[in-house]
Amino acid sequence: MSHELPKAYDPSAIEARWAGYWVAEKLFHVATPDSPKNVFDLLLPPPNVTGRLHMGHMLNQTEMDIIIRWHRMRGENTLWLPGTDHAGIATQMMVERQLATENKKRQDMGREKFVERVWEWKRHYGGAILEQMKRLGASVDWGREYFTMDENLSVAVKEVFVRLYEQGLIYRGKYIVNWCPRCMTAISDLEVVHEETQGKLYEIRYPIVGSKDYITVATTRPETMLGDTAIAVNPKDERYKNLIGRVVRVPLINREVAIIADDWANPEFGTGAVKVTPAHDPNDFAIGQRHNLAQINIMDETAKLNENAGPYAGLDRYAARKKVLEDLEKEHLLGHVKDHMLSIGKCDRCKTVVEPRLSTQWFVKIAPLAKRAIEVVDKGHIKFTPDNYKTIYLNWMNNIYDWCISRQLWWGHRIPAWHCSDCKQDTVAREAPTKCAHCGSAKIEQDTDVLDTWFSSALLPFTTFGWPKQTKDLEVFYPTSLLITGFDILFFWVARMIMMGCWFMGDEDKLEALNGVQREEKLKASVPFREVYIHALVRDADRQKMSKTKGNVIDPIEIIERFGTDAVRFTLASMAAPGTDIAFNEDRTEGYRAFANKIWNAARFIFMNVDKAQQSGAWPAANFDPTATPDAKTLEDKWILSRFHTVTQAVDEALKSYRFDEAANAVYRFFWNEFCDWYIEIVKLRLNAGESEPDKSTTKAALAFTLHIFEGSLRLLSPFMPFITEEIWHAVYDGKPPAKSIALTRYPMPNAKLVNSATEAEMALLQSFIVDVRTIRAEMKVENKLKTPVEALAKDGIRKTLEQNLYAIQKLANAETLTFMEKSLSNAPGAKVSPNYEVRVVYEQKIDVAAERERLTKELKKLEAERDNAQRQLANEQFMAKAPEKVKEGIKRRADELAGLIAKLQSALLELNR
RNA sequence: GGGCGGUUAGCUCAGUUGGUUAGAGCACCUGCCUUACAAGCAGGGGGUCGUAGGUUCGAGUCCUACACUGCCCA
Repeated sequence: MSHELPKAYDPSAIEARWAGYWVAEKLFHVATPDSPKNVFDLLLPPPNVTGRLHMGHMLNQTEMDIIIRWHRMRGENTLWLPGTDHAGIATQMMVERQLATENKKRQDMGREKFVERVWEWKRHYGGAILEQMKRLGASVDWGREYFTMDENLSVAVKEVFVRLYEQGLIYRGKYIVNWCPRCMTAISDLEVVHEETQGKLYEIRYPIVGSKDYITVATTRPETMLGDTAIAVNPKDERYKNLIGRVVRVPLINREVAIIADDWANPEFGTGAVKVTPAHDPNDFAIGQRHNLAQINIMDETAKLNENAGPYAGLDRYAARKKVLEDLEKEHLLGHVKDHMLSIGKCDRCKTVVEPRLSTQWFVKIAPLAKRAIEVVDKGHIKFTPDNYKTIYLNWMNNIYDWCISRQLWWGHRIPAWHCSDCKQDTVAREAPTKCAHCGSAKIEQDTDVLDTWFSSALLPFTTFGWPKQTKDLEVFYPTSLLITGFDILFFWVARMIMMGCWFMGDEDKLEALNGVQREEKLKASVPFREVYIHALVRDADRQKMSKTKGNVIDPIEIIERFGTDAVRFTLASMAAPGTDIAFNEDRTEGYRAFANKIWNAARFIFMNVDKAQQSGAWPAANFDPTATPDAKTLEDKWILSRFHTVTQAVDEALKSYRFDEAANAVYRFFWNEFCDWYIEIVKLRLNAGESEPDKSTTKAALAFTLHIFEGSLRLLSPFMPFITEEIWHAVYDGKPPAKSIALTRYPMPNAKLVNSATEAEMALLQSFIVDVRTIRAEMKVENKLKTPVEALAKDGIRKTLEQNLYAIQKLANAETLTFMEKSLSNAPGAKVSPNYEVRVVYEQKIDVAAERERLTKELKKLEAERDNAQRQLANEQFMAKAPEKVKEGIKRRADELAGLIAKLQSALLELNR
């Protein structure tokens, strides 16, 4: 990379090149270190193989990459482990859809062929999202990439299943589960999304056998009455007390069922009497268990009614509802029908209304796992940021139900259980058995179900490092340092990793046998990650959730192509305040593209001067090391050095607490508003001095200093904007960089010794003096090119600063001369007073008296209000008695200042009005 | 129904343990092509911090209630 940079910054010209270089050079590959000391590692939440990069990924990965690059540059052994998830349902749906275009169905192909087809699909398309990731500059270790269905990970999944089964923590049974009639599989509670929907509440009369009376029940799903096996009333409900034990006839199918007493029936809701359908409602299922009721399943796996529904068999559930209502109407058994808001459960994947269904499934007995997962978070062994997620997590974990882990799919980890058709028992084993472990029969067949995808992803923090083998990787990389993820998978993934990690890396069921100290240490080391940082959602500019149906989805790749990856990364980082959603606004990105351009042009300016100095012999500098701090001689040198270290410190602190926004803003303001706007502008004069100066030392010193700060700024910026900083950093070294990448250099470390508040205050004074002159000139409408004489009144110390930096005032404030006066200037036209000095621009043009009066009056009013406030406080005895000395002194000093300023302004106004 | 947030400039958001004059970006107005950058430079206007109480010498910040609003869980 030479010093020749094109005039305007063009991200598309550099980003692809560096992204390719980082991957090809294996720059972010980490060999397994000898010890876990000084290791920082992070698991990429594996995207689905079917996935396409969206803004959520980009936010997630930008944050991870910033943290990872920062740690790497701090000299730690830094591993960011990438991989993809096989995503059971999603992938199977994708391939089924592909088959549909060929008029094929998976059922026609058979399981084996279908699975082979999915693998083929995965080989073709499964890497797309990782390719997109590469454009983001994600500095992952591609050499360690995994897929959740890899052989070694599958072995680990089996191992976990078998152990949990042996420990009695996995069981199989017939229960009510959430069933998706479209996916034709059971799904877990978490995969059901509840939606408020306007529905109806129907009252149905059930004739009481042996009487002319009816009992009226209320229901939102009348078709399920075909499976009713009881009517329940609350035992305390006086209205129904004498009916308990009576028998009613279920209309339409004429089944006789009993009226039972159960607390579940809520006297306040509907009629107070409820129908009980144990095979089609989880609460009714529980009632059924308590009262030993029959379970009549009236639907098949597609939610069509089956033979148990008599004349309704074959109808879809909604057609059946319509028909049932019509028939009830005919028999005059339908009572009031009213609107009713209800919460409907839908399949997270395909949005089909979920049907509670009685079926045989595998479950994880969750309580023992949850107990430990609660303990580690309670004790702070895992730290949440923002910390309110700790409450949310614990709340959920304390109210957790058993986890249904079996799925009636073909794509996924097949359950390692074999059913015996002779003794009906299950054999659960690591390797396929040849005979039943219970009766020895050879008539065994493997369970056809696969495991919930989240079951295998819950294990990743240890399985990716080689578990169940005791590998070196496992020893040094587990627990991982940090997890960065979105709140949407807090329960799906984060919570389950904690449960599984703490169990399997914490001696499983043997932990409690350890003594107190040992147990505590083991527990502490069992966590899958020490910290969790949870980020919010990326929304559109109007704060709307992005969705395909709304058509407001922002495609990161498209936005990257328009503004460059660095600008988009910086946008996300600068808006990533913990706990709040990000309303992604393109205007911001445009602004950060401008920032990148600013960096680019600063580089061009500096390189131009380096080249010029080389030609004039002022800059031999063959072995110049910009990372070595040169001596600061001038105010601006000392100041920018102090600011650099202040900002470095601020960035360090911000990143430690995941304040990506603060870190990004601090470095942005430093580079643009301080380094470019002030330092470079002032130093320009010194850079040009070489021509007239025999030994050219001024130019050399200025250049050395400028390069030092600039190079440091590039390193400071590089985790946020890896591409442009890489490009320019190589150019700084004129193609002979000391490392293969800026990412492999050290991050700037704050040096408190170089921070000097006196210098910063002195510079602030100089800046305010220059700004005042500019303001007066603007107000007096002095033409830009015209240099004007400036007069000032100031005390010795301040006068000295102004005198010593005369060249800056002349250049930056367009001052022709600076003359120090002995008398107050406040009554003269074009003057401005401040606590530290008075300044006046000498300009002969007629002043706009009205405008000037308005300005002075406004200023005066503001100061008077402030003075009144200060005086009120100083007159307040309570305040004087209780406020800290520091605050009181501050107000007193300010009151004095104000008095002086007000007097001067009043006098100036008088003068103006004369 | 249970839980967790949010409400600060036209917009999007900062504001650390309560302390002197509440900040940024974008947008807006004015003037500048000052040879690094018009994707730029300089200057400027704009906020009674959701409402009502309370604690305090002092509240954007702490407490209570209310209003509006977002999300999670059932």
